[in-house]
Amino acid sequence: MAKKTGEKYDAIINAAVKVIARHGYHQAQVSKIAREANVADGTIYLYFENKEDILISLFAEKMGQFVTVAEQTINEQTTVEEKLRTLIYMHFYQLAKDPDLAVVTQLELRQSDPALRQKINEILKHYLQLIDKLIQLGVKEGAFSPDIDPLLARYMIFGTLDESVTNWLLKERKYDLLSNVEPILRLLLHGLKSA
Amino acid sequence: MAKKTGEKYDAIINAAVKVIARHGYHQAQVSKIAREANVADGTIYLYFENKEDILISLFAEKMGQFVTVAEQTINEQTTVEEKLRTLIYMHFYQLAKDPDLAVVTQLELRQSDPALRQKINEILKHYLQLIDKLIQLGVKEGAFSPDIDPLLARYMIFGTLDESVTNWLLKERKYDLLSNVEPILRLLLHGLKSA
Amino acid sequence: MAKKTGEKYDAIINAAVKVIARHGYHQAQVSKIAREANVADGTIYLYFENKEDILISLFAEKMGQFVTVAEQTINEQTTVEEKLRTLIYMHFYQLAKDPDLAVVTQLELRQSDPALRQKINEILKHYLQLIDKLIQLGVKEGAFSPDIDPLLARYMIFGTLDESVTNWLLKERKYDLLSNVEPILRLLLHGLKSA
Amino acid sequence: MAKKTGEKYDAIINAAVKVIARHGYHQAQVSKIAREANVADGTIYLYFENKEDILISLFAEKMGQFVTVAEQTINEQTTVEEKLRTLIYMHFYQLAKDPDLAVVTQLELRQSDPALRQKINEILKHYLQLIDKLIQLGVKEGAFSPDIDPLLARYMIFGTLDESVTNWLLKERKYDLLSNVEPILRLLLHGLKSA
DNA sequence: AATGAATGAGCATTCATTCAT
DNA sequence: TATGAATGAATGCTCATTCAT
Repeated sequence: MAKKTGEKYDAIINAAVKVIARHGYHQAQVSKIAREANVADGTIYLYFENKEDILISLFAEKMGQFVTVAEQTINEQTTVEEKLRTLIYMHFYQLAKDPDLAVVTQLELRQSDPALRQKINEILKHYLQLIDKLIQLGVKEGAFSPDIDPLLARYMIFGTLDESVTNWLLKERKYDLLSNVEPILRLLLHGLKSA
Repeated sequence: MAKKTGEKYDAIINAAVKVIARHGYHQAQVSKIAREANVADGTIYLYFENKEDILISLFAEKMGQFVTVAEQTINEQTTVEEKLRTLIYMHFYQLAKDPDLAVVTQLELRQSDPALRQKINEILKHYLQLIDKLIQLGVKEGAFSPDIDPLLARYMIFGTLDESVTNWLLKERKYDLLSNVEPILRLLLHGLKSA
Repeated sequence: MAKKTGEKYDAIINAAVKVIARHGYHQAQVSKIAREANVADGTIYLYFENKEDILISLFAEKMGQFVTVAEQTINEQTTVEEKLRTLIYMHFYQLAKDPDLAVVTQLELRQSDPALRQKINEILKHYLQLIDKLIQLGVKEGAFSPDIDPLLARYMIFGTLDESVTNWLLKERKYDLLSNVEPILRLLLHGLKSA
Repeated sequence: MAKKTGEKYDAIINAAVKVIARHGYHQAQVSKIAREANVADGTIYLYFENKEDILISLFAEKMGQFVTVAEQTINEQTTVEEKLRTLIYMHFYQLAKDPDLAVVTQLELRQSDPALRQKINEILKHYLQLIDKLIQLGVKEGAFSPDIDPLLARYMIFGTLDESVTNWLLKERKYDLLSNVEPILRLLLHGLKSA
């Protein structure tokens, strides 16, 4: 029923990002999003099933683009190390270049209902699979230790990146997130231990 | 005004944990918590300023115990490696032994308002400082590389543990979280790289 | 402004009957009627002033046919008793042969606004006048008692028929409505009293 | 959950009757009823599950009283004819003495959803059974013809009374409804036929 | 100290109608 | 004639907090 394309579809999603980033998840009323998108309240429902659908679509669209671009760029790299560097870089770059989106996906959307969280996790899976493939390749090619548990390795990579971005946001983006790419790459590759 | 001690104070906090774990953050009404604690709705407000205060107090009480016990046990260890192992163990152990609390702090409380999140972060700081001290010691004693950025190292440690616990919960605690202590210790110490 | 004739005019009215019978008065949106009639929403407003006008026109058209046919058939009868039998028969027959229309006029349209009810009553008046003329004739010819109050007699006739049809519909048309013609004729003529 | 007794329970029901009678079914918002009852909107929901529950309770309470009083008074009569006279009288009297209630039950509540109609019909059943028992008795005692179909007889009695009250209301109560008791009794007993 | 009845602000969604094409 | 995308007003219900008892 809801026509999920078109100029206004995009306008509404971008308005939602803006409103949520500016006013917070719990103050992002449909009417506020509509006003920001320069459409009537009712127009929202020509493009989205309901409010939750706006948020899911928002996440799906943005995360979809994210994963697509990240995957392409990673595939262009030859060595596993280079691929991991690219993953970290893309992860940080995509969020650093759109701070509103960063706030929305990293902080605000995490306040949502379990039902919405569930759907967001479904979308996030594609990104996690990207990491899983990278780990698999690293082990296969001998770049990563065969002893590592691939799932735990993924927890470490994603957990580290996620925690880094969250803290960067909580510290109000006072430093350049991208400057962390190399040190975090080293940490993930070599761990804490001194040589 | 609010008398933050007494039998009923504890009863209300424990009731809150139970209710939130069972019904979720957004279905944890004050009246439900009061009923679970066997007190009248109004009585809640003799012990807590408002609903947010219940949640903050809950987190403060439980996290306070957590940090105290963790710190003590870590201090009993001699080597840095042993201390890190203990940190991971305590982190996992404390949440594994009280699944209701784990669900509340790890999943449900993260749906709360930014204002509450802020205060929770304040409380969390004590735990993060525990990690920071450990890293500092590791570098000082030569166990950890002098090149690591201490803050990023903390992001890695906390992010990895946090992501591990969250996934364990989302997978409905189908495996033994404690079996992950050693592999995660190895990951954090040596990273992904093959020897 | 509204052009109240033409192929589409009829199509929209018949679509309205179908949609209301199938989905109920409160679920009979203009867009649903338009879809059923294979026209665009906006086209409706080329033939009808507004939604209420569809319903009034529906009732007027169908009731108009009803009264015309009933009047003709009654006029063909010679005795007053035969005329009353025919009235009952036509009333039941017309509704029994078109169950959708029966549901719409007998049940669904009664949920409408007082404003609409008022206009429906105006249309219904032609039918009630038919009954009134019958009573008048009966009294004049000596078939009916000169003591009866003509208005109350009409209430009895119409009320009995109406209640009969409504109950037949509420009992999901599980019996033959026409089998009630004779017993109801006897009731109306002789009342409850034993001979 | 809803506490269906008490001073405010009655106040809300009476306020609902007043508001619906004055403004019509579709303009009887919960907030309007609350204001009329001198309680807060939220208080409504301490006594009723939801808006529909107000209307059902209204009908149940008033109809319950109606049936109880009618039944008692009818039982005090000895002959069947006297009982029928009493039924008609009580039916008219109860509605004539409370015109607001008459408008609500006779006109406004009939605009309600099928779901609500259904529940109203359940309540109405008790009244219809009262009529059924009267007919049964009449036939058994020989006062009514053994040839009448008891169900159709009920349709006639109720249909006639209902149609009479409705028309009296639509004619804005310009005449005394009770003056119709005797003529309608005669109609129901002897029918239209001249002696 | 404890109670619990009462309060009232706040918001997603539907759908009849319009009008530019 | 015909279309259908866009409009925007209107409302039932929840629940944290208070305060008279």
